[in-house]
Amino acid sequence: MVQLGFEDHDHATCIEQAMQDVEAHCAAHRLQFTPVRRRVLEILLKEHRAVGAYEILDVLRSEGLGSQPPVAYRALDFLVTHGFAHKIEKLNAFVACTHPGEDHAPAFLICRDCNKVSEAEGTAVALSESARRSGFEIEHKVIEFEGLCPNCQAGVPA
Amino acid sequence: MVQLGFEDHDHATCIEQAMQDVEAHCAAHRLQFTPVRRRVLEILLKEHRAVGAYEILDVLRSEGLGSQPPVAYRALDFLVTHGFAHKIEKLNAFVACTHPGEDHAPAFLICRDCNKVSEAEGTAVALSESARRSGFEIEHKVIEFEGLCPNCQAGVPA
DNA sequence: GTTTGATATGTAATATCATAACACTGACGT
DNA sequence: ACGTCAGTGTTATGATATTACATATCAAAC
Repeated sequence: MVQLGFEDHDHATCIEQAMQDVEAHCAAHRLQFTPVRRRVLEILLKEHRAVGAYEILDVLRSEGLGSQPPVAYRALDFLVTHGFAHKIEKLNAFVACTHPGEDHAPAFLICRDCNKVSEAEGTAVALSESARRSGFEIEHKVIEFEGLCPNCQAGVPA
Repeated sequence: MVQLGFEDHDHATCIEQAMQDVEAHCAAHRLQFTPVRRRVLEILLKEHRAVGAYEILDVLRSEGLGSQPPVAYRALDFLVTHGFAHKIEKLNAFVACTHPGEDHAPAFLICRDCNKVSEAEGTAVALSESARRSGFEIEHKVIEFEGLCPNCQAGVPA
C-alpha cells in the first residue's frame, strides 16, 4: 500500500510533479485548467490534509480570485469530477489526489490528531465484489478509515 | 452478504424486533432509553433510508417532544454511540442499525435513486488490515457504496 | 472576423447541517 | 432534605452547500 502523506518526502517536487501531471491531463483532454482551478489545486497540494471549502475561499478572496462560496465549490467540483482531488465525506473537506488522472477507487486514512490524510492505492475490496454480485450497481465508493497515524501514536509533534 | 433494505420483508416485525433488541440491550447496560431516544429510533426504523436530523426534528416538534436541533442531535448521538444507528457520512443523515447491540464495522449500499440504504454484514476488508500493518491505528471505518439498487435498475417504482 | 453556443465566473440570497453555552429538571444515593 | 449527575429546553451562532440569475470569455462555425 502506498502511504504518501504521513512520511517525510520532498514536498516541493511532489507538488510540482502533480501540477505537471494535471496540466498534461487537461491539455490532452481539452479541459480548461483556469486560474481559479489551478490555484485551488495548488492550495490543496500544499497540504496532505483535508481542507474545507471556506478555508480555500479565504485564500482565493485574499488574492482577488473570488469571494463567494460558489467560486470555491465550482473549482472543487471540477477537480473532483476529473479525479484531481477527492472529497473526504467524513470531514466535509477536500484533498488533492496523489494519482491524478488515473481512474481509481481510493481508500483514505485520516488521522484525527494531526488531520493528515493519506490516500491508499485502491486494492480490490472484497465487499464491493460481493455487493455487485447481489445486484447492486456501485457508482461511487467512499472508504475512509479514521484513527491515529504512526507519527501521532509516537507523539511526534505535528 | 445480508442485504436487508432492498428486499421485501415483514417490516412491522422488523421494527418490533429491533425495538425489543435495543430495549434489552439498554436494560442490560443501564442505558436510559428515554422517550425522545425511543421515538427517534422508531422514526429511523420506519424507513430503510437515511433520514436527516432536521427531518427527525420536524416529527419530534409535531409531537411536542422537542423543538430545537440539539434535541435531535443528542438523541442521534446516543443511538450512534451505542450502535443502534449509524451516520451515513455521504448523506449527512442517519439510519437505524440492522444488528443493534453487536459490535460491528458495517458497509453501506446507498441507492441514489430510491435513497434506500442497506447495511452489509461487515466482513473483513483487506485494506484495513493493510493499513494496520503499516502502522495506522484505525478507530472508525466509513465504507459507503453509492449506486443503483436492483429495484431501481429494473425500474420498479419506489 | 463576426455570430453563436457552450463554458466559466460574479454575486446575492438562502438552504442545510451542526454545535456551544447555559439554565432547568428530575431521579437517585446518602 | 441535599447534592450530584444525566437528560432536556432554549437561544444563539457557526459551518457547509446550493439556487438562481447576470455577465464574461472562449472556441468553433459560418
